[in-house]
Amino acid sequence: MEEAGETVRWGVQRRLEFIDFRLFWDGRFNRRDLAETFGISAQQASSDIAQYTARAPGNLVYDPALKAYLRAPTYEPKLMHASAERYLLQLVAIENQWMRQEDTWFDNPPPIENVSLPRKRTDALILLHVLDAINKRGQLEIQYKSITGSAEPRRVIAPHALFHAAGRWYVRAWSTEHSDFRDYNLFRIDQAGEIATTAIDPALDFEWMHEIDLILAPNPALSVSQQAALEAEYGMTNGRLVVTKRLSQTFYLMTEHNLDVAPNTLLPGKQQLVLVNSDEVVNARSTARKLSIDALERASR
Amino acid sequence: MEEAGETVRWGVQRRLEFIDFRLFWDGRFNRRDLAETFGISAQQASSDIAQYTARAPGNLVYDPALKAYLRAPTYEPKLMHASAERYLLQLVAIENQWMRQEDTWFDNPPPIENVSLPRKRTDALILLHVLDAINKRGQLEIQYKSITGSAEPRRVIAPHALFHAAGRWYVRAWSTEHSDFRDYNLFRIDQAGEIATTAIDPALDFEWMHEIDLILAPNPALSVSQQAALEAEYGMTNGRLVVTKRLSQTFYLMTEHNLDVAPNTLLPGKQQLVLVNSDEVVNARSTARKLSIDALERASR
DNA sequence: CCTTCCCGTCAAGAAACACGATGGGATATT
DNA sequence: AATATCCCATCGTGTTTCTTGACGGGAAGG
Repeated sequence: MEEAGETVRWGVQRRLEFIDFRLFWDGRFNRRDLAETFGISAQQASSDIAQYTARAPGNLVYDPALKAYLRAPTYEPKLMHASAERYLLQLVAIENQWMRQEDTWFDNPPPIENVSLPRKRTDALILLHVLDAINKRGQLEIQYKSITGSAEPRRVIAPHALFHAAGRWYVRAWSTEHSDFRDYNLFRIDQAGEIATTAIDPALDFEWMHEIDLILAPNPALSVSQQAALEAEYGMTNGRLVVTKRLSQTFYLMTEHNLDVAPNTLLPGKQQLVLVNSDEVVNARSTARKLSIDALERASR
Repeated sequence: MEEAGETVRWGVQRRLEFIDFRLFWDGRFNRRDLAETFGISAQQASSDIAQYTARAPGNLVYDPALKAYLRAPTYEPKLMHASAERYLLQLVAIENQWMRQEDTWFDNPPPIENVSLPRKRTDALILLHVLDAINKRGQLEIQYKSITGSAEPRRVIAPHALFHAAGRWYVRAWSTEHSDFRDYNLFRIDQAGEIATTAIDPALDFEWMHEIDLILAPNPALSVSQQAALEAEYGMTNGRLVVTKRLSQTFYLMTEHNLDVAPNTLLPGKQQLVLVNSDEVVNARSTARKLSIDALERASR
């Protein structure tokens, strides 16, 4: 993206990107917008706009009536990587108050709605402790709200990875109490203590280390056209989508898409995809579990 | 956050935030990191570090052996808003290639996994056309992969809002063909044409404009401790969570959490929440639909 | 021992930026 | 119609920031 010969300072580059951002998404911007978001003088903003115009002559037009620069019909982005996903992601982040609007380049964000249940915010310090433990390969004590109903909330875990499934964040960790590798919901960790050294090797986490191909297909109970729409949405080839996942993660994917429900229990609309090699996946998971237990026994001997 | 007296340029402020970011999440950074990410000289980086140290004396320590600045035990963030959600969001964005790592301040991102099915990327230009139509209150022609199986992919819609549900993005729009307000999956729109004026008033979209309280509770079939964990996760009071949603959006929330499945059909673990006022919600939705059709008839007369 | 790679600082020049002033064009107010 | 206001652009001058170059110290590695 950067011109080899052109050597522009970081701040100037950001301002030119800002112009591109506003032109692309809003179709208009002001000299004042530029000056205020970056805390520069109006004169400097003028000079930046001149520099942008020199680089991308056909991109903007000044409309004296609207007192704003407008996106020209011949506009094409030059200094920005326009990503719809990133744009939408930022909108959600603002909506959920994960980011402040000042941290973004939005003028007035478009009307969006987030249809999900409000979750408790994660304490950054807890996430930090978990990350530190992962990086240092250590273990730490946590207060955990278990769903299995253990009365004692204190656990000592040695985490080795984070993962994101169905809108929730989990920590993959060795559990000292259970002598086993388990998943911990990040939002259920209330406190995290200091980090100590651990002797557990993450390579022993068979269900994590081993991967398997999930073969997915549109639910045959759906109409032909519905199946075709799903094939397009997920980019299937020959009506099949193959995704490679870690064994321990297959559970979440199956839960999220109701792949673990017997056929004809739910309406086809609620079970849009089916798992072709369901038996293979379930078997592999239980086999890996047995192997893991055996290996851990050998390691502890 | 900004000191009233201190007047620091925008670029300098970003660099000080960068130091705070790295100290908080990584616990370490280099003069080189600073110089390279912002394209400044080593001398300038030194001066920035000195300025940061002057502002937050107890935050960092230089370790000559590691050749890096480390987070001091007395560290506390001064120039950054540490948000776990934002941090995790950026990680997902990098993982999904929605952002480039150069656009963030990560050194080496921690090992994370994203357990979801790959979706087709949205074309930024299509989103742009939809946004333009919303802003200008106009209508546009789209190519749509319908799941209901219409052979003709061309539609003329007048969108008035975007929303996000269960990992997908939808456009709420008036459909000229159906003379009705409908939801369009953003990822199924293949092409978007020019924008023309429309005569439809979004206020006639009753199912969108009217909101209703959904009363949610943990599935009573779950154990007491499991119910307690859910109450904590969703921040319930007296075992109830009340969320206000637009009528047309209740469908997605009910689908996502299997609230629209009859009791005892699924295992309790797959139906963690139940909708207490399910009848009310379903009735309200169909009533609003009738009202909307009547109102549209009156408006077109 | 020498090399390399960190770090820090001093000095001089270039670039970026702010401030003050001047002027043009469009819209609203009187 | 005249005035005020709010956009914009540009020129000149002074200040701040940043770069370039030079010099020196400390730790690790061949």
